[in-house]
Amino acid sequence: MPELPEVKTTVNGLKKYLVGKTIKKVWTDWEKMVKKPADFSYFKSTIKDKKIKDIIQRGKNIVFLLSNDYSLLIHQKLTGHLLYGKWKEKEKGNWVSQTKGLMSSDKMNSYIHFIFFFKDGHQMALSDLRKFAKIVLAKTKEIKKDLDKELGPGILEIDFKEFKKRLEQKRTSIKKAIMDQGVIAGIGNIYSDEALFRARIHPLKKANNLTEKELKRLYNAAQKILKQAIKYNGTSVSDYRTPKGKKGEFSKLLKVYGKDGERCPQCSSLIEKVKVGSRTARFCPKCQKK
DNA sequence: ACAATATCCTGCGAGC
DNA sequence: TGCTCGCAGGATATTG
Repeated sequence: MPELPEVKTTVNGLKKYLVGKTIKKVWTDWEKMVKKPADFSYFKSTIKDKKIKDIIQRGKNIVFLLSNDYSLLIHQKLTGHLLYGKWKEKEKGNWVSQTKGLMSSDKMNSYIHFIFFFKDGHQMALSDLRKFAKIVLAKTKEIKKDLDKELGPGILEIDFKEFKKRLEQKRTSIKKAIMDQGVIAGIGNIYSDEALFRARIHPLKKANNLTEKELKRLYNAAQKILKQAIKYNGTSVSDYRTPKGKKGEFSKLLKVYGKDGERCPQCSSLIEKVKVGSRTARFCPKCQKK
């Protein structure tokens, strides 16, 4: 999954196709993705005949606003992605795409674990190799309340002042702090590495030890990179696809993420990796000093 | 407030 | 060739 640029690409795509459509039924071979309501048959009956009024992005979450004050929340986690098209069940649980452009040969089709069927015959599929994706159906008010409680403001919605205020009080590493969705929403492992590289900040530097100048560089780098990545339809390391099944093109512009052992484009030093909490950070030891 | 660890899953590439 | 190990765009719960 998708971090903010991938989620945004997904939401923008889906909006074009799905707003106004009415859900007829759902299919799944992995009910566990639905965290709420606990009873899956209640989920099915509640979602039936609901119309999609709008689709919004909040951090890395996708929220489908439905009729009757209900909302459907989908978080794609690591390998989930939403596709729009039509599929046919060839054998049990084996869905083959009938849509031009959405190649039936794409192996992501074999990881479809959820399909929403609409009254007009179109479908939205959730492909998710690792089955970590989360689906929640609840009253819109409740969903919004929960999101507001869990998430900080979106990285593209805050000014430098707010950015600084939120980070300068964090005593953890800067990488962890900007990836913490409760501090700022939207940044994950790829874009934190890329933003820190462009701002020339070591991932393990304590957030509250950054100078005003460093914070400013980081803010600017994050804004720039994320906007650029949205234009490129996100990054496809392996799994991510746009709703039409295309790969994100920002992969070409990555400078450090996944590049350990390669040369820094700035100074030719070898890119290194280091553990930051449970994640791996890639950085240039010469350009990004602690 | 923060760190460390396990957990939810499957596939892939490295190294032996 | 085939095995085992570690790792992968995320987040949460638990324990210290």
